[in-house]
Amino acid sequence: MQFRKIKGTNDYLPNESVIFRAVRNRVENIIEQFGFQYEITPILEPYELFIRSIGEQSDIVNKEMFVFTSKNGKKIALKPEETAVLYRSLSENNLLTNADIKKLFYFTPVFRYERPQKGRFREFYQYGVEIINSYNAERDGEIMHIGKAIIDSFEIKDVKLHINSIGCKKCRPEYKKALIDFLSKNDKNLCENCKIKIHNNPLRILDCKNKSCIEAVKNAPITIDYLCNDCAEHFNQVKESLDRRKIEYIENTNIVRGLDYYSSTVFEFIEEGGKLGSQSTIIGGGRYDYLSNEFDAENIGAVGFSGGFERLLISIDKSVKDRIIDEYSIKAVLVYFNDETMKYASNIADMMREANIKTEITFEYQGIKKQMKFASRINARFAIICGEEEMNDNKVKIKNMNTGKQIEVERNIDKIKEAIL
RNA sequence: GUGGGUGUAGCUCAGCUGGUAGAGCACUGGAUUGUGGUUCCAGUAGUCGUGGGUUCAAGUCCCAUCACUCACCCCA
Repeated sequence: MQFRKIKGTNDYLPNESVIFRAVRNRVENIIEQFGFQYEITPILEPYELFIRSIGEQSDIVNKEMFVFTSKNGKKIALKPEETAVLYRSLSENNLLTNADIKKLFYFTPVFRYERPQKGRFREFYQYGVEIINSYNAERDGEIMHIGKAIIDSFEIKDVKLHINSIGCKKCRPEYKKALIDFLSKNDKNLCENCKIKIHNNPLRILDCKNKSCIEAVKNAPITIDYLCNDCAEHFNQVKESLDRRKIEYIENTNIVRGLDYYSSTVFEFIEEGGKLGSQSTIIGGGRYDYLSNEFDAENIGAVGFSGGFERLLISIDKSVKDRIIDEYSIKAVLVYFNDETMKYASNIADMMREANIKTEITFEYQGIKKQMKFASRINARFAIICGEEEMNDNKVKIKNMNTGKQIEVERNIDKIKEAIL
């Protein structure tokens, strides 16, 4: 055991990768139902991209990025998130325009240098959706609808949707001023960290988990009171959209986002059953109507979310997992008696594979007993027994491994199919 | 970056105030030479994370170090 995996990375061994793929496929299917298209981008991106988009003050840029210098002296980062990368890609291909509404989704590894703990890794997977070129509040609702659909699909209980609006270019400065004013006057109970943030990132103080900070911020001015008419109207429409979609939500004025590019609507799906330890946000998102400006484009309204895939996996009950991996498991194992019947069985195995049935046959185990044991060990639903009697009659015996019942059918793919469905 | 916890068989762990290592599961074989998952019997399995120290004697005590893990912080 000379080599170990890099801290904060994960191996998904065969028994774990099954659930990984099953959940991923289902998530992507749900997103595609809403009309989104998949985009694939590189893992390596220019370092400066993230400074521009995420913000210099953010921890992601400050201390969490994996950065290295390439042979030509350029600084390269392993991407810490995807939205900025999608924008880079659209901009580079002259697609960051108001010509058309773009609905994009992704599933990608991202990298952040943090101390790992439950639900937090250095290399982890994010899935996400983006609707670009729309200010319509229905799109905010649609985005949250997808999040809700994913969570419901996996029957994850105790997840609450928290929403807030943090205002636009017009109203946020005023709110910020009021907040800084308040915090400066009431800074004695703030933690050291928050004291520093008063001037460079005051909004983040609102979601500090430190008890004395929570207390200190209790009477702070709230964003909604400072929203301009447009923002207030938009926020109302978002809530209407959610109501119409029958999606429950909690208005939580302390929801702010850690990345600079957010504006107006922000939201988080929070797991409150304690499954995720202290990493309770399962999906986070909002609007980023000004992000396009960082790419020298005009304002292009956009809304989206991203979800931590590992957190989703952790949140799903084992019973649900067992159910959804069922279709990925091997259906049948061919069992034979000797060299002659092995050829007969092998032939049938190929027939079944052509018919899209996941089938396995061993060539290493002598004797029916061991082959049956193998079938049992890999949780095959059926054992298909090909002995000499069966071969001579051009038949097979099909044993249901759960009930133990056994039936004999003709060696015919339709008959076999019928017997195991 | 800062704290706490844990490193003993492939896995989950037990091992009291120091006296040179155990259980369950898994695995292999057998009871059962055309039938697995139950049961019974037997077997394989460990430089006790690594290095040093104290001691007649260290899995156990001390120091260092590495790894894992949880929490702070941050976020998905």
